[in-house]
Amino acid sequence: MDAAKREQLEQHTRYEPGEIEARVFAEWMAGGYFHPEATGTPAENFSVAIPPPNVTGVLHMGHALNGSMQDALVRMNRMRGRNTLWILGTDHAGIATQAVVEKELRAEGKTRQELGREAFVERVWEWKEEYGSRIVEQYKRLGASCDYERERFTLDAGYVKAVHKVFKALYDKGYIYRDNYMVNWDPGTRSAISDLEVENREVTDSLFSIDYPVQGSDRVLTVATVRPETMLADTAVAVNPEDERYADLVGKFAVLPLVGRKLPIIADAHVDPEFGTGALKITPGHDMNDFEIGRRHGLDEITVIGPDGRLNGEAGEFEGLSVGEAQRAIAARLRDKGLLRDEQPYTHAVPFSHRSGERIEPLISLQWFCRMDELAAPAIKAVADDEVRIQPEQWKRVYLNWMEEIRPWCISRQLWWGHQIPVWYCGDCEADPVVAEVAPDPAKCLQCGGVLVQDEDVLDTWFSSALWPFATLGWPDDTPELRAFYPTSFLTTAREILFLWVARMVMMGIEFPGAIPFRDVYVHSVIQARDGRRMSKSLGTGIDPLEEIDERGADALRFGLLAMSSTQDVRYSDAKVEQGSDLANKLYNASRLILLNAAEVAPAPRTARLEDRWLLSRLERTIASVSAKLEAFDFSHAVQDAYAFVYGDLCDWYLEIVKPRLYEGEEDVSATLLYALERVLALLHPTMPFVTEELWSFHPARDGHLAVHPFPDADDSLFDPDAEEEVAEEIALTRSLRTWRDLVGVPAKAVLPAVIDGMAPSEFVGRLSRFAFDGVGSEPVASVGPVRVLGSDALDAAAVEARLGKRREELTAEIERAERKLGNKGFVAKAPGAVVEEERGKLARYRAELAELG
RNA sequence: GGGCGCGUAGCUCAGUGGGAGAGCGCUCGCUUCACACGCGAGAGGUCGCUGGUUCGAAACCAGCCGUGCCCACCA
Repeated sequence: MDAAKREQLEQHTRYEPGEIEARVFAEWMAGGYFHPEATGTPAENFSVAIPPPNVTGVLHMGHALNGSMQDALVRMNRMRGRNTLWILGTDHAGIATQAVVEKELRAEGKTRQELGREAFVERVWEWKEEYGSRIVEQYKRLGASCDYERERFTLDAGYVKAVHKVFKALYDKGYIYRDNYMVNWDPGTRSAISDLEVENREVTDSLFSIDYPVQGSDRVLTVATVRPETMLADTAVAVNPEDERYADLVGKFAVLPLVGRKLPIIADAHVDPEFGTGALKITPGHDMNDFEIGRRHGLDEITVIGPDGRLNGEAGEFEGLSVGEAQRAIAARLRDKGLLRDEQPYTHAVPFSHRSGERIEPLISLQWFCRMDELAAPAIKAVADDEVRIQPEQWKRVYLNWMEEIRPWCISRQLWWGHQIPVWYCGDCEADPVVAEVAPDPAKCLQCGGVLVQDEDVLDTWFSSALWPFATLGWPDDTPELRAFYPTSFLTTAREILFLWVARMVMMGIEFPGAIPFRDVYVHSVIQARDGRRMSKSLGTGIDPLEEIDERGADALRFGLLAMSSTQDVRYSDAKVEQGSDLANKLYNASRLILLNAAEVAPAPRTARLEDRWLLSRLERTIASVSAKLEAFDFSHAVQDAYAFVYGDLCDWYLEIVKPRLYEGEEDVSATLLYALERVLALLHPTMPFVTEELWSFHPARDGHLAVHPFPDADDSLFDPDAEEEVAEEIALTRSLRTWRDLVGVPAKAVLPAVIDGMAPSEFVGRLSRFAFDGVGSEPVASVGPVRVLGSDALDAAAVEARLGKRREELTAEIERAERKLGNKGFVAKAPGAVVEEERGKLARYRAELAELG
């Protein structure tokens, strides 16, 4: 260490992350450590594809947690010498991004329609170029060791190529098709959305009972509905085929009130005879169930609600009303005519758009769909056979259940921003559409020579996201990256995108590159707000990771998030982040003590002394446990084990024990401490990269950045159970002595005279407990384990006596407990021998101590 | 309607059959020459309730109460 560095360490008594993080990150980038060559095989290499954040996004706690987990494993594997790639990029996020730019336009008093599609898309690209890299910069603040030179975007040129190839291939196989079908229509975005973008909410509506007269009879059929406004599009009334009440009416007709249309009375098993009157109005144009019943019975499909959520020309006098207005108007009209038999409050689940928050309007429209059964089959097998391992285990079943019931995926969206569907139609004739990977040139119809026009819709954003692990590596081209890094090693993710994204990547990975996209999927917990509510921008409950980094440092946030993570959801804990910053500071100060005082020796484990063997054994066990837990995605216990070692074994005990040796510049302890420090810094680097890298820069053995320094492998030749046991006993004795003197109220600095029976403990026991075992003093006045405390001025006789009485009570209670247990015949007969022996040993010790106390 | 979780110290959470743990908070004592973002010590839990299995249950089983999430086309 040169003089300047030494002075720096001497002068700063606290770790200041703010001054260090940017500089250290720049050094990593300059070193090019995050940008691997595309060499080697996927089996040798280690690679991860980051879940691509939305370009519109800013870093939130979910990203920070997920990033901390990924970076821990990525860094550990890079340090282990594997060729490691962590690829990052952003998602074009169709609806979200389009909405942001539209909002900007509105502020300027313009609309996208005024601009026209081409200019609008241009405008979105401009927005993306200007703001789209914010979140990438924010990942750097976190310390994420991504390959920032291989950044991708789900709408870049190479990605478009991949999407078109996949679309055409699935179309050619017959999986992708176009159909007039009922979809979840979102009047807010005026687009179809997929089942997964719908969320059901509990809503209290009115349940109306309406009389439908039966033609040529004085009977009426009373139907129950929460949506009387859709009756204008009714095309039948259905009853259950087993329902004897209505058996004679099947085949006859009901007359639709207000409209007068004749509705066939049909029988369908879907109808529940127990619900309401057992008669169901059928509206194939506006209800998912009715749509299917309609198709089964060949009913007409009438549409009275338009894409804007208002009634259309088919609604006659009600045209132009919103559905809510129409409902009130129609209910009033029925009431006037005496056909509204009943109206009751009714609570049920109603679909809403996850995107716009508006109520979904089921509509029949012409959309592109992808059949999923064939794609799902091998993706089910891959997970069922643990080729892709989902952890925690419970999510495997959730995945399998969903996949087994998978339904066609509506992949078209009525937006402008996204992958425009690569299908071209002739405007002049009925020729089959052209589906192609690149735009037809010339854009002429082969049949009639007319102009070909591309489908106006774009693909669901998740269609492109599904290709992420391989499209980012250059697929469909046979690139060095693809050969070196696909399949990737693992994926960590929030459970909310298990179906939306993870399942689809597995399907597409198997179908296209022909291999599962990752071996392990780790589903992490959700970090909730401090009060247990969901963290959300709209609720104002979000906590900004960047503010936390500013305040306490990236290492502190990373440690805190990993420590609070769990298999169950947890509330954000400031205390855990503080624990992280405390640990960073502790490491810093322990390093100062070691580096400023150690003799100039090469780091090496020296085992001549008991306490050194103890420390080394504890160190290697910690390395073993922390590594094993990181590999098992058990981040929380991994970092807390590391914390316990640094705070407890290393700082509270070992450093205090060896201070005299260290100040003397003794070589064994210097070599051992330098060795331990090197290994601790490396061990913690994957989770706390900044502080460890900074401290490593002061270490005499430094030969380059810690980011590419070997990760420690536990050296089991240094495991020493005897030393661990012996020192553990001495530590326990030290603690009993400290406790005793505290409870007896001895002045903190007083050194108490004592003698010790039957053992010669290490020097530190007396020093750290402030006892002098030289036998100089008066008669023994108390016993603490093997120690006889001698009378002295520092002792208060009454307090000593009180403590003695308290201890007798404790021992008596313990003896009673042990005797009761050993007196239980069942226990002695059936419990394992070792357990019984242990209990006998305790009893003997307690009795001996009590006898000693008198 | 199905499925999956959770209920342990004042708070946030660990702990899957052998005497209840951590961090924070609290109390007491320390300006001990790495760190007051520190050091030492302490107080504080009928482990939601009721039954069961077991020599032994916070843990396993059943029921109940409370709470959260996911899936679902009974109007």
